[in-house]
Amino acid sequence: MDDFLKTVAALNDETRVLLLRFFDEHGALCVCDLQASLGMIQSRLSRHLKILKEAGFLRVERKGTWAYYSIRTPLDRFRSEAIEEIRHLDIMLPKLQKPSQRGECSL
Amino acid sequence: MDDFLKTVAALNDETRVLLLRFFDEHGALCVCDLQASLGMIQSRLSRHLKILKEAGFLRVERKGTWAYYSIRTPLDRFRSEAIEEIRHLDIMLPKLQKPSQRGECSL
DNA sequence: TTAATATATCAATATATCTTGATTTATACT
DNA sequence: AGTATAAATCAAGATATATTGATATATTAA
Repeated sequence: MDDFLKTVAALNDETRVLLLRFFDEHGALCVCDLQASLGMIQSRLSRHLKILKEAGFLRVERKGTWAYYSIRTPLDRFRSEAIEEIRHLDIMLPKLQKPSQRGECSL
Repeated sequence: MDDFLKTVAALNDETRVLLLRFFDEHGALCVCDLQASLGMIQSRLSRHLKILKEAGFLRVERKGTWAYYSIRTPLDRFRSEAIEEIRHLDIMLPKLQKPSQRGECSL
């Protein structure tokens, strides 16, 4: 029950649904690129990324000071269905920005 | 997005997960039988049943003063997967009681 | 119409969650 | 060591959600 509720709780937030959709669309991204793309402050993103990670949706790979988050694979059935459902939602996706690739990543 | 968040929000509560599991197991039940079976007060049940209904999981059929709730059919894919997931959770289900069938349904 | 019963809604309180800005931690570079 | 950058955590305030007891609504029966 706890695992299920944690999974569902992670989905129960507009910001996190947008994040999942954004990862589904663009693959691995660092926090700094998410800030630039989504126009959200770092502490907010960090919080939501942690919740998604601990709910089993995301994984992290560290490269230097950067933390690259991406959708975990393989996902179990229910989480996959959730991602699939989110993929078909009518969401306005902001344009992807990758300042990290140009050394322009300042908070 | 709104419909998805409403669906997910409905799943994000231990009481409502238990209710879905109980309906999945026993079919249509009136509020009064739920009170007796689950040991919850009426206003609490009424609130959660409303949330589950408005999230598309339940339907209601009135018979006199009784309101019989049951899992809606057909369910769309994501909601079906949610029910399926809940079906496999390790939940201690209280014993079913049907005082309504014996005229013993007093609050 | 009146009373009785089942359910729905309301008001108040308690608990949880989200957002922001400040601080801390971790890594890389000189 | 000292500095700089990316990310994580913390503290405070704001918003949302759950619980309870009281009240309102709706249907049935006398």
